[in-house]
Formats: sequence, C-alpha cells, structure tokens
Amino acid sequence: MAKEITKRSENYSQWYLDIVKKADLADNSAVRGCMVIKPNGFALWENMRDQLDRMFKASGHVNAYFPLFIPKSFLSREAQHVEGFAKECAVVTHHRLMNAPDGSGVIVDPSAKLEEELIVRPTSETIIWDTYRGWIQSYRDLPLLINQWANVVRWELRVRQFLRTAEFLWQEGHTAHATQAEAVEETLQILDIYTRFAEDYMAMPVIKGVKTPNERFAGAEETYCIEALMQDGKALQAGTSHFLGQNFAKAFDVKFVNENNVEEYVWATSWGVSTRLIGGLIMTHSDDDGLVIPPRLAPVQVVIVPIPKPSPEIGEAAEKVMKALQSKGITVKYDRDDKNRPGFKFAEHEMKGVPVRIGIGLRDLENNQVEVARRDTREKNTVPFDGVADYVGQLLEDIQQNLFNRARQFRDAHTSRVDNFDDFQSLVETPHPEWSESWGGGFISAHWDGTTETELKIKELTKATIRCIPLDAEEEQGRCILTGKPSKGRVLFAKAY
RNA sequence: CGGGGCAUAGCGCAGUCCGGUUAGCGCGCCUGCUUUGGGAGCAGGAGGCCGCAGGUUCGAAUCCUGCUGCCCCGACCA
Repeated sequence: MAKEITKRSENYSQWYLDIVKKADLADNSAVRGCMVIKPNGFALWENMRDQLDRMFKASGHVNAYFPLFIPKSFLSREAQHVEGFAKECAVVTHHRLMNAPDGSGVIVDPSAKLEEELIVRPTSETIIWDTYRGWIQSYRDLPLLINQWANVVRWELRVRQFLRTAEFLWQEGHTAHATQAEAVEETLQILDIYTRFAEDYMAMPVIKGVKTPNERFAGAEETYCIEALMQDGKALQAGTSHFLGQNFAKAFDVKFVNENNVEEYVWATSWGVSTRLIGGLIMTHSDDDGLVIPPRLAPVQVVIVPIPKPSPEIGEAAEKVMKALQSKGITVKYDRDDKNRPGFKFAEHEMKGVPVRIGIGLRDLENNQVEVARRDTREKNTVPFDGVADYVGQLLEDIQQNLFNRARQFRDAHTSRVDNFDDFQSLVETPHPEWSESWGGGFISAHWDGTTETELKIKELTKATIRCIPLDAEEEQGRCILTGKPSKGRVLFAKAY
C-alpha cells in the first residue's frame, strides 16, 4: 500500500525517520545535529505554540525575551545546575574572523578573543534570574509570571529529528513568587496546562508524576513531568515543570521585602515543552501509511481532491464546499495540482496526515454528493452535497476523540503491574512483533525501595528507568522488586527516549 | 572519545578487488501523446570537479599518502 515507508513492525526508528521525511516535516542540515524544520513541520509547531501561548496567557503569564548568550560565570553560580549542563554547552570564544594569511579562506582572528566566554543558552534560568534581581524589590512585584519562546542549544552526542536535536525550539516559563506554597501551586498549575494540551489537543494521554531525585532537573527541588507511551513501548518525557525552591534566588541574590518589612529570598519555578512534542505526536498516532495529525492541530484539516483532475465544474463545487467549511472555522485546501492522478494524491495526503479528504468527481456532481474519507480509520463515506459542512465538522471531532481513545487504550493495554524482578526483565526484554522489533516493554508499575542506588542498578540491568512517581499513585505496602526492601507505593518504570 | 562503515547526477545505488573507449542503473525532473474514482504507460530529453589535496602511471572513480565530512553502535540527555 504505502510506498517507501518502512513498516513499524520491521524497524520502528526507520519508520519514524521515514514519516518525518515523507510528511515533509524536516530535513537534516549542514550542521550536525541541527535540523531544518520545513513548512509542513513548522505549521504544526505554530499551531501547538499558538494554543499553548493562549493557555499560558489565560492563566496570567506574559511573554518576554532574554538573550541567546549567557556569560560563562553565570552558569556556575548554581552548583547543581552547572553540573547538569556543563557537558553539553556550545561556547563562544571570539567575535571576529579574518582572511587567512595564506589565502586559504577565513580564520578566527586570535586578537578578537572574548574577555569572558559566552555560553549559548541550554536553558535560561541563570540569565533570567540575574535579570530578575533588578526587577524584584517588594512583595508587590510578585508574582512575576514570564514565559519566553526561544531556541536553545544542548550539544547532544546522539540526535534524532524532533526527539533530540542539538538546537531545538521551546518555551520556557520562569516565575517568581513570595511563598513556597504559591510556587508549588504554580508548578502544578503548569503541569495541568501541559496535561490538557497533550490530551485535548495532541490527543496524547499522559501520566502526571514527580521525578525521582536522580532524574530531577539540575538545580530543582522537585521536578514534575508528564510521561507518554509511544507505539514501540517506550516512554517519552513530554513536558517538565520544576519547583526551584530558593536555589536560584540565592545564587543570584534575588530578595524581596514582605508585608512585614522582612527581607526574604524569592521562590521560583521553571517549566518547558519543546519541538520534541512533534516527535511524540508522530509516535502516538501515525501508522504505516504515514503521519496522522489530530484535527485540532492539523495545519490543513480538510483537503479536497478533484477527480480525475481540476476542472471548472469541480472547482465550482469545491468552492462551495470550502466556503461552507470555512464558515465553521475549518481549515481547508483545494488540491489544484493537475499533474498527478487521484490515487497518487490520496496517498500523498495520507502520508502528510491530513485528517479528512473530500473527493469530488463528475459522478458526484451528477448525484449531488461528495466522498469523505477519514485518515484515522481510512473509512470512506458518501455524503450529500448540502450536508457536507455539518458532517465534516462532526467528523473532525470524532477523529480527535477517536485518536485519544485509541492511544489511551494502547497505553492501558501496555501498562503492567509487576511484583518481581524476573517478570520485570521479561517484559522489557521480550520483543513485540506486531508493534516493533525494538519493543520497549511499555509502562511497568512496580515497587521500589526509594534509593538512587537501586534505581541505577535496575537501569544498568534492564535499561529501564523510573519515569515518574505518579501523582495519583495509591499508598500500597509492597516490596522493592530488586532488593525486597519495603515500599509504600508503586512507581512507573519504562525504557525512555 | 572508543569500535565499525560510507563518500560517484536532486535522492538511492552499481562500477573500485584486477587502472584503459564517451562513467552506468532506478527514482525524481523537463517535453509530447495516451491515461485518470487508490501511488499510470510509452517515447524523447536535461542533469557528473566520481568528497578534498598531493603522488604513482602513457593513462586514475579505480592504486598509494594525507586530510575532511557523514552514518551506525557505546558513554551523555528535553
């Protein structure tokens, strides 16, 4: 059926790369580890960004922009923070080039060495908290609720398009609060926003949880996250929200005077989601025929294909359908290409993930109808011409809901409760030929003794890590699957991206 | 940074071992005709510093030396 897309069951990671390529989302670039996001991919990102931006603003946040470069000394102010990021920083050392004396091109001008080297931001806590010092004096200046849309650079050794690139686009929120309780509340509020976005827009079910100390963000007191399960049984960290305590306030000396005229350090949060979400969206819904995009995020929700090719009569009918759909706020595109045949276009639009396709042919014009095909199930229906807009409007909602239900069923079917280490190992090591040769084993809910030592040992033995301690976990007496020591609740394990 | 591989048309590859006409093939691209309700067929056409720099030779994509870049596997990670 689909040409040139590797089957998921044969080679999942090749399938993933094929989707990115065939759906025309991104290209490799001349710079190792950095990708070019093509118009189709960027349109998807814009829709995600715009929706998140609306949600942030609705909850009182505002946007600002901070510099790309961070003085090297800033990074080392917070000890944990620098340790976490030091190994993946791009560093600017000079500010000028010159012609090579031997005429072989340009070289770095040795006389243009910077007094203090600059780091290309891997995240912006340091430069932002250095700035906040000047903005915050009184409790009346709080809370400070700021978000920025930006690019960051983390010099990763192994990269995969969207999932892990040396440069990526994201949003990073950085808030400042007068009390610990308020900062914690903010952290959780953002986690809810991320959850709503993932589930209601991306149709990607997620588990809300808190990270173990070992997986915590460098410099955070507590890291909350949402974790999703991909089709190959591996987990994807889809978003994080950190309670930073007073760590950055102390490192950058950000104090305020409270209502009682007492000076205190400010409480902080930071939180982010990135273009990685696009990778998550691909690996949640797409199939062997190509990309599947949930309607609420699809740059083109409906495409109209003239059969056999564009003509004045079909164009006229298509125009009416487009107007009717547009009046309901539906994004629709008419495929005017007169070179390729219908079959080719059907396959192409499926590959690109357009949720709904409408076929209009001469036969349809005679019968006063159109053919409507949905991407998620590939079902086709004949619909009377006059009822198209209502039908499609409802269909888009059905698809959105169906994608979420399908993904949730998949996740639930591949979430296991395990009570001994043998079962644990067999789950993460047994391949799943239907879904993926490199099957990760799904989510595994198991008891853990609470120590980093045990966590690392399990990782070493199985490659599975603790994705999170679910927020809704029930208290339950049990024994650690590795050490047999007592445990008060289950945590969620998985192999992760 | 360790281990393995690759570099030839826009993309994917053959040719390299064993040097020798004008460097091929598939896809894509351009033109024309016939087609067109699930990835069309035929005919014609365009497109190459064979990664870079040296060397050996009458002659190098092919042999030698040195670079450079990329990919895969591991260590690090949203």
